[in-house]
Amino acid sequence: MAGALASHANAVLRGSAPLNPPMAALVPVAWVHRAPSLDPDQRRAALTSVYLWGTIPGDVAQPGVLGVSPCFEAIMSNKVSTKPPSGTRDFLPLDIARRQYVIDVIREVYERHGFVPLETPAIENLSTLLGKYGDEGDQLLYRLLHRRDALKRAVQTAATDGRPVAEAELADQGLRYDLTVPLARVMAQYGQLPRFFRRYQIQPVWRADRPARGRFREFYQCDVDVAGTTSPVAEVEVCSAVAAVLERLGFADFTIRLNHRELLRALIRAADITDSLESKALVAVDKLDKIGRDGVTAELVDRGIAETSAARLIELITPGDPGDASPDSQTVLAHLRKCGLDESGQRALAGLEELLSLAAETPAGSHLSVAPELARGLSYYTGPIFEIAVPDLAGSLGGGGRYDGLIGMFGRRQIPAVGFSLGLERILVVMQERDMYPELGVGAEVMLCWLDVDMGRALGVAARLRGQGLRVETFPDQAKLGKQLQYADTTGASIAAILGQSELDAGRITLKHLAKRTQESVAIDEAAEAVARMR
RNA sequence: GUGGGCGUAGCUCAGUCGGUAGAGCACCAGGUUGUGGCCCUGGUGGUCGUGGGUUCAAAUCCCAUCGCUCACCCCA
Repeated sequence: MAGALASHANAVLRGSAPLNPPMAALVPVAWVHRAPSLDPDQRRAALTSVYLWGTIPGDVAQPGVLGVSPCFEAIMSNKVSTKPPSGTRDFLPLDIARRQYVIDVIREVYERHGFVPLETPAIENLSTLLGKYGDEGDQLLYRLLHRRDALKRAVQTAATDGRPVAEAELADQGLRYDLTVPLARVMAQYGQLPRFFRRYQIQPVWRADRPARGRFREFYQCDVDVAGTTSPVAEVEVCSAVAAVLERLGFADFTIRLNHRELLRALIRAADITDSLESKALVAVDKLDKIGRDGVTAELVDRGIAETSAARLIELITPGDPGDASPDSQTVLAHLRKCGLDESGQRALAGLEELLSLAAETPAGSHLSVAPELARGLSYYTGPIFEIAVPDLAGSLGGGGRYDGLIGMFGRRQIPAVGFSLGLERILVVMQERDMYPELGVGAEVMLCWLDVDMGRALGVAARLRGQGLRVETFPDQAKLGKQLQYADTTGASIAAILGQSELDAGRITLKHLAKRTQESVAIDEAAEAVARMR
């Protein structure tokens, strides 16, 4: 529409098309003024018709006055982008079919593990969200600007004080950043939940991050968490659940990398790195698989860590042989035992050993692998941490860990918890690349093509077919049969049900298999069986 | 936030001494009235991302701006 109008508008302004209302009415006022080909009378006519056009808002210029409503200009100039905002996506029917397939598997496996569903609002109070994800995370929170009076008040208060408005004054709500913090809020809020609360939650989260491959600003997480216990049973069960999901989806080559926050801290202490540099050291160490030992050493030094400490830390987190890229867990554990860790480090190490042995007979067992360099960005983890890796994806398919302090941050009671989060989009990206989807049908199976019958009778037959459990689309127009069949093909319907007067008179319908090009006439009330037979 | 690449039809792209836009696919209509995916003919659809500059003349040259994208950063 806008294109045609703009094209006509151009022709008008060039003088090669007549200036007729109402088309001319859609020529923006500014264009009319600029148009060299218009004489004063034409100009006045154009502006008058702009004025008379019914949908023009009040702020459009009066005749003879230069100015254009912003929305008006936007329509005319095709400036309205129809793409979804950067980092977000529309899910078209086939996309939904794939997502739903994966979500169905996740839900079923989670429920089989005894997890119960939870949904929480997209919007949370900033007081709930801030301070849980570290400084980087806080930066990535989407904030909701105050509305109306609250916004005016904030701006005015600052103006009265003669200072610029601070970010914190402009918003007190934001979009959730993950599903773990909302769960923690729910745990703190509701006392009547089961003592061991196992919940799953599949919902979108939002991060004001720079989008990249497999990385979005709006994406789905599929979380399982166990709250209310420090028992390693909780760790094993969440790992088992995600491992079972991935196996059911057809992944065979994933590893669940396993580490422990306290072990990491102990290693950093053992390398003589001060607490203030701990987080910087973690970020560098986490890149081991990407940039290698030398790369990490360089980065550690770059971040202000003494060369001797950097070298020592590398030694601690990488067992003996530098050529061995992925040593097995027992080798790693044996190496760590010899590192002279302090008491807390020893405890963490023992915890990891216990986890490995407890998980042995679960789906997670064969996939767990100790990775002393694994750090993970979120600051709320306190114990074991996990991350899922597959060979052909730079990022991870999911991650999680124990967060015994998070729920207590809401100031009610301390409740220990552990959780695991699968990243839906990452899974979809890999499944797409590896062509792991089964046949997924979208839309109707039967296209009702009708010819010389009354439209109402056609709709009636469609209803009867649907009553038999068939998925039926009715062709909307009177059209040649060939057109109808051609359209049926494009929708993915496998069978055309052809209804003409002769069929209707006999209470029958002609079913045509579009791919096999075979057809048969059946009683309308027996169509479902016939369709099943033809499939 | 830092650096590189790209913005022409719904999609994939051509258009490279500046001369007011093309192809393929897709879509629509025909090739006579209830049987399609091939073929043939015709058609719809583009302020060449946006704004400014140079020029008689800009998709093409210059500047700015926006958008997309890759790497870094960080993460699911």
